Amino acid sequence: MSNDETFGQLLHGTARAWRQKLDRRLKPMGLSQAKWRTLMHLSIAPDALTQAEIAARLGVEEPTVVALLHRLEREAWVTRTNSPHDRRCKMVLLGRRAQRVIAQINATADKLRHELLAEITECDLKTCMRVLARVRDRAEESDSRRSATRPRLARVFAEPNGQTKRGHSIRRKTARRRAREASNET
Amino acid sequence: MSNDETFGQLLHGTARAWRQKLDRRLKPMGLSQAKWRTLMHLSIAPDALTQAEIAARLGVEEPTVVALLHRLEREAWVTRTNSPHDRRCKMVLLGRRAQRVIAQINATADKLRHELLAEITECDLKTCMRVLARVRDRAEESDSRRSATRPRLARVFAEPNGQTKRGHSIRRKTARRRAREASNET
DNA sequence: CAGAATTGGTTAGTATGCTAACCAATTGAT
DNA sequence: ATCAATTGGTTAGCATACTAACCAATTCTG
Repeated sequence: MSNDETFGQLLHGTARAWRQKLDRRLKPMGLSQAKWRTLMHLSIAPDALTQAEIAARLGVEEPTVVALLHRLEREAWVTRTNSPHDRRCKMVLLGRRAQRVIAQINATADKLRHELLAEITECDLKTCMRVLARVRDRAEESDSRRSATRPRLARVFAEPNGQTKRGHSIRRKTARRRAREASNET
Repeated sequence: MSNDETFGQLLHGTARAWRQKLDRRLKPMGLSQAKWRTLMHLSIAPDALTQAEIAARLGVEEPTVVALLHRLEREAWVTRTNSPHDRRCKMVLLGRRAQRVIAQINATADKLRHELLAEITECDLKTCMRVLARVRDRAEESDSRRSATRPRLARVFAEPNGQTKRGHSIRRKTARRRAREASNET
């Protein structure tokens, strides 16, 4: 009954408000937060990225990236080519159109961030970020002792398949961690 | 280049991790966060709610609520009846099934919250929530001087229509504010 | 090296969220 | 009392995210 009852609400509300505000600012440029984040990671990376790498950096699942890249490709923001080294991979490259406006869209996001955090003390901000990071890590803990059990179950139940789809919970963790390390973002 | 660059990222990541964790816990009961929040508001309210009231409490748009209630109704969590007082309205009532498990699902959400916030100091938590609230309020500011201009434009461009759909930006604000006041939630 | 496991990518189906546009009913202004 | 505006609800169409299931290619292991 104390005060922490609104924390989840507050967290989601703030995230949504932030996202929507950024989306509205980017809209005139034909972008959204998800698209902008993708382009930004591509522009930062020294080499072209594979879709799996993009997923890791964005912290989302691969099927999400597939759809996202479809949209980005349809609008000529990126191009996809097969990797010569690994025939499974597709390398994602920034299109010219994207290269031309990258600076502008990053500036938009920067500006928004500074606006939204303007009133906040350096100290309070640090505290807030520390709390958020801790909560996120807590929430990402496996919650199940057996990270190996799920794949096993999948195999058992999906005999027609025979595949076992890598343990997402594990992958995710790695992905997020990688993302967090490479993180110089929003 | 300082530290605030990751704030947006962190905010979204934390919100997503929280939502997913809760969804996984509620899944065995056939629920998700969006559904649970709806049921919770219904169970708290002294009377039945209209869809607009639900939207306000959840802080989402009405079309979102329409779809949400479709799913909840399909799964027998709620029923909808026409209001006798206002033939435009539909009153939303908790189904028996929901009434039976409300306590259980609220307990699940409570438990998760306490788990995720366990390590956090009372003081740090307060600071964090204060920061989030301020950022959210900042992000919800209109950003455009003319809350009347948009409807006008709509009318101009959409002659076949003739309607003008109430100014969402204004409504939203009211809704969120109401939601925040009534807020004894997650 | 052969078979098993893993990895990169995809599709299908679902859940949530949004905006734009619309109808029907109610309210408000003159 | 009537016409305009507002309000409650809906549909259509899109964006973003997920899981489950799958194929093809690569890597690992015995």
